[in-house]
Amino acid sequence: MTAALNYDDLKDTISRVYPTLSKQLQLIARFALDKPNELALGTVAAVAEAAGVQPSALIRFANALEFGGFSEMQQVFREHLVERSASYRERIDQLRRHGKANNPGNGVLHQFVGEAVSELGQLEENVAEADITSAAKLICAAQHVHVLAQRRAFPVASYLAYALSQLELKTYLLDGVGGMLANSLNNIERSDVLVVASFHSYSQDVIDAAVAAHARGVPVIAITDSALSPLKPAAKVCFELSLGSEKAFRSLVAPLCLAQAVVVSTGHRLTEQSTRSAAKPAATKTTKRGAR
Amino acid sequence: MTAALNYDDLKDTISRVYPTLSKQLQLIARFALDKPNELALGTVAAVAEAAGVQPSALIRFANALEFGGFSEMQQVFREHLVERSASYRERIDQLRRHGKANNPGNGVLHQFVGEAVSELGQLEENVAEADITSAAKLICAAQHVHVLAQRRAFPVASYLAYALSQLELKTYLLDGVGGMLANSLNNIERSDVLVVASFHSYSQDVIDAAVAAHARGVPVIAITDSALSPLKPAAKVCFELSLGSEKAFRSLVAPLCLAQAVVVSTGHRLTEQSTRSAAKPAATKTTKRGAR
DNA sequence: GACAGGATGGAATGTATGTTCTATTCTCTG
DNA sequence: CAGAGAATAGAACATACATTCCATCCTGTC
Repeated sequence: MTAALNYDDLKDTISRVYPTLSKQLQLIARFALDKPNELALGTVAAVAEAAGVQPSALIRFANALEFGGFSEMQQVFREHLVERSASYRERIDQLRRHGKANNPGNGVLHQFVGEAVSELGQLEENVAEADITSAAKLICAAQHVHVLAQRRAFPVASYLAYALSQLELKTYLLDGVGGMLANSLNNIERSDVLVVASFHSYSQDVIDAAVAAHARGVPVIAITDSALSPLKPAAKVCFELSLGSEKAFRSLVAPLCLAQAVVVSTGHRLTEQSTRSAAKPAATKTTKRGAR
Repeated sequence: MTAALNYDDLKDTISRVYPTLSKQLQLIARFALDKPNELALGTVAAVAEAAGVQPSALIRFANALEFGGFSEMQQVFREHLVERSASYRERIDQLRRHGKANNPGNGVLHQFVGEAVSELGQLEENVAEADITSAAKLICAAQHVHVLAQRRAFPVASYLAYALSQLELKTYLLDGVGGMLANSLNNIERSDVLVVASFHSYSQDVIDAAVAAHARGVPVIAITDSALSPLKPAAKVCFELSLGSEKAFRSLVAPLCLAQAVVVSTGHRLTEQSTRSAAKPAATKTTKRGAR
């Protein structure tokens, strides 16, 4: 039998052989299960000191688990560290099994559903809830909401414009019909907010609009795809989705899910405000929530 | 000024100094933001190969960010990695314990990501790959593609119009600007195809358009949310997504994923056609439509 | 078109790291 | 208490590594 190749197997193996190990090796086993991160990142010397053993003992431990050496065992710990989206992986597998049952083989739909799920997992990893709260706060505080996006990102803008207007916010979709984009932009005031979305390659019009608005003191919320986006410097709140850049047709699933979260978060905030102001018109004891 | 000591600062620093970096160093910057895990775990040689640069360039990159060397910079990525995996695990545990209990404000994103994933699962169950193929076939055969949707479904239409036009198909988004919707509809011919999307409560304009087109012999592809949809009788291909109707804010994740599948399936079919027709008829080596 | 400045590729170098080996210590058994 | 066997500590070794350095190649300028 050869060594375990994933973390769960490794854990099983350790607990199985644990009783047969020597005292020192048991010490290491406990340490490994207790602080897998140190095992994943540390050098032999560092781990040895942290565990209170000799470096050679660690190699003996790895050999006892039928690894070729310490490094080989460490690889398993490292992979475990990287594999954060385990819960979504489960769901993908679930989808895969169901899909195989119903549909013949693997089709395009199945493929894109899988990709969409993993994009959503990345979305959740890369976006802080606090930013959503901040965005909602800005939108609530604004007199008017202006939404701008073009080409591939345009559906995001149209969704935001529709959904925010459903919240009875005064929302304007800057669609540039009739060449009125510049005029629309001039109408934005400092008491408003501008929501922009753009992905690589970025629309120059959208960049210009964001920069101009920022320069005039208008708060800008940006939905984009990288920390290197030209929108970032102009944005008060910037969502960086860092979509897998190698994909030919990147989908809008993640941005739209994010947009939905922002909208609903805004909705929550609005109702809170209205109930609060209805209950206590004066003497505001506003419990402002600290962003993170 | 000294180097950044946590990942967020590092990201900010990278995006700040990015414009001042050399071409090669910018390449590394993009790679670093795109795949931080590789930076965290890989050796200089491994990362260099993955990014397509020389090892020395990585050290130069680290120095440009005011680190003493590569290892020093790597430390930041590693700390980020353990931090993230820790917080991620916490969130999963939280989710497991609380079940569906979600506190408003904190966890909206998580909530919607979860819902989006389950919507995608339903999508895959409810939609047959064969329908996607049929839709793609219709679109390919059409002289012009017309896309119509309103209100909540409009983002689906705008996505389809954009993506199909990227395939160099003659696509028209019937947005009704200037009250020209009726005229646009009259322009549709039997050699064209009409793609409509509408969800409950259905837009009367869209229903009328679909019915009228169908009556005139125009093939109609419908994306809707129920087998009872008024669009169904008029549609040659009808995608019934049957979204969880109890949700207040149903998302567009599933329809957009479906739309993407249709688009890419169409793209595949187009390239097949063009290669086939290019191989058979005569010497014409015209590689039209680079559908990626 | 020639030159200067910087950026880049690739080999050389010194260090740090994983692994092995052996003397020593510990533990169990007769 | 003595002896055998295994486990351990610590040094020695060979390898892999990050880093540095220099020649070459671009790029922008006079």
